[in-house]
Amino acid sequence: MQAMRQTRAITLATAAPEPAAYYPSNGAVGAEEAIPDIVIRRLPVYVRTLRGLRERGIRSVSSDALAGHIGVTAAQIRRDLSYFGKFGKQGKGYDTEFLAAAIARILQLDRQWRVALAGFGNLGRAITHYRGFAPSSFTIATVFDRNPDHIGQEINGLRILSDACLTEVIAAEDIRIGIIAVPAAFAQETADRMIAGGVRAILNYAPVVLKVPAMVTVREIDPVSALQSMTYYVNAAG
Amino acid sequence: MQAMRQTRAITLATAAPEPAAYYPSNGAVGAEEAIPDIVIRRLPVYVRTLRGLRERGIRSVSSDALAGHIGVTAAQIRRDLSYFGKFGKQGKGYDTEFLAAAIARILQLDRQWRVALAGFGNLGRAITHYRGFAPSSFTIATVFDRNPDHIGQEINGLRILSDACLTEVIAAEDIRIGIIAVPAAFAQETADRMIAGGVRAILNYAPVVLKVPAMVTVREIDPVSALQSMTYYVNAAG
DNA sequence: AGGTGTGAACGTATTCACAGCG
DNA sequence: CGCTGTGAATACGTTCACACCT
Repeated sequence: MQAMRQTRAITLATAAPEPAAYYPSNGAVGAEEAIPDIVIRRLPVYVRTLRGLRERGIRSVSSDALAGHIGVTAAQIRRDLSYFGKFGKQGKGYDTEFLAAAIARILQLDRQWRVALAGFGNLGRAITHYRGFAPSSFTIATVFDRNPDHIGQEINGLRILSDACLTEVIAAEDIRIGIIAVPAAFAQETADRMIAGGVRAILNYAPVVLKVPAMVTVREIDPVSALQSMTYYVNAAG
Repeated sequence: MQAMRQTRAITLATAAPEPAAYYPSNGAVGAEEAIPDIVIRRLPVYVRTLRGLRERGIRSVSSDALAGHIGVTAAQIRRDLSYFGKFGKQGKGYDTEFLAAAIARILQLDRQWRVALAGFGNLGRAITHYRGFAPSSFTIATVFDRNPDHIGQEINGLRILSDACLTEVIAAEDIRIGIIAVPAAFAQETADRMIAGGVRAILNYAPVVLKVPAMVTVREIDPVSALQSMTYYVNAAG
């Protein structure tokens, strides 16, 4: 039916609807990929929570206490961690700083990632000005737009570049992560060109299901769908 | 461990980590709630895709063709729809317009929902100016902020109100849906006050796991976590 | 005693495969 | 004959419960 499928774009499905033939090849091959993506998606929350505890001076935490903060079960945390090794001390719990660093390392957050942003409309502007990316391991390295009025403009010491040279700049700068904040109609094309430049992970804000090769990971940010699914549960006259 | 848990805030888990004791009471009770939340979360994408096909003049579509557009399996679409009834014609497929309308009705998208937005920083501003909510059944009805410089300002014919009267205004205006775009430190407090005013669905942009009663649905929008989980798969060097 | 790490049990979601309808 | 709708089979994810460590 389709030649390309979204990979790990698991906003909607529990498991990747990936045909066996398109087996992913993310980084290392072999025994890896036994770890469910849903586990990987929970790890950032663990890191964030552990860092928060650490900042509040809490040096040690049990899986039960951590579960309470995050809103999952203690068994789930222990099971998730067991995919990667043994991080706790029996009878004691986990060292918050140590565990945060260990998970961050697993996620490759122990370095800074340069990110390419496509689209400098309302959303792109908000993303550019957002202060939360830098401390989370991400630096907006380049911004692209189609609008000639925007091109050449300077923001945060970043010059907005023409969309036309997106592939080339991404390749030249060796960027592996892209954020798509362009109108829906241009999203697929932008994704294709990012991937051609070497991007292997895409954060997609456009309300479009991107078709990408198996080596590329996509996550959708879709506030409209989120709202539209919540209305199912809201009792209108309440 | 915790008195309140997030409900259906299933950004991370497959199934709601809901203790049986806190059984949800979303709208109608009884035989309902047999339908998995993950199915509900897929429906908006079906609607969006069907409407897109309709606009392109395509009046009929098979589950297989629709699956191709969305990137799921045909069996999943048929199974999902089967929770709600029979919408197709054997040997023919589905009428795009009819099915879009049917699902929209299931999701209660056949009306306009008034939404309260808390936070008028970078993100809140972008949300206010976003043109995608209105055609998707959502109208930003009120905007709240703490910053006295912002309060009183007018945007799109909306006056920015003081955060102090959030609960009262939401109650007075009978608003059931809130969007949280305040700093992480104020997110829980804002959620509590929205809920006190009558809000039953929250779209949370703050990087915080909200604790809410079971009758409230929460969805997280967390771009940082999304990025941080994708780096796991990215092969840094080439 | 307190709490991890993990086999085994369980529950949930997806996919298969086909009867049956138009 | 093509395609839906759905029982049955399978795959996957979560939770239980406890051996084991400190």
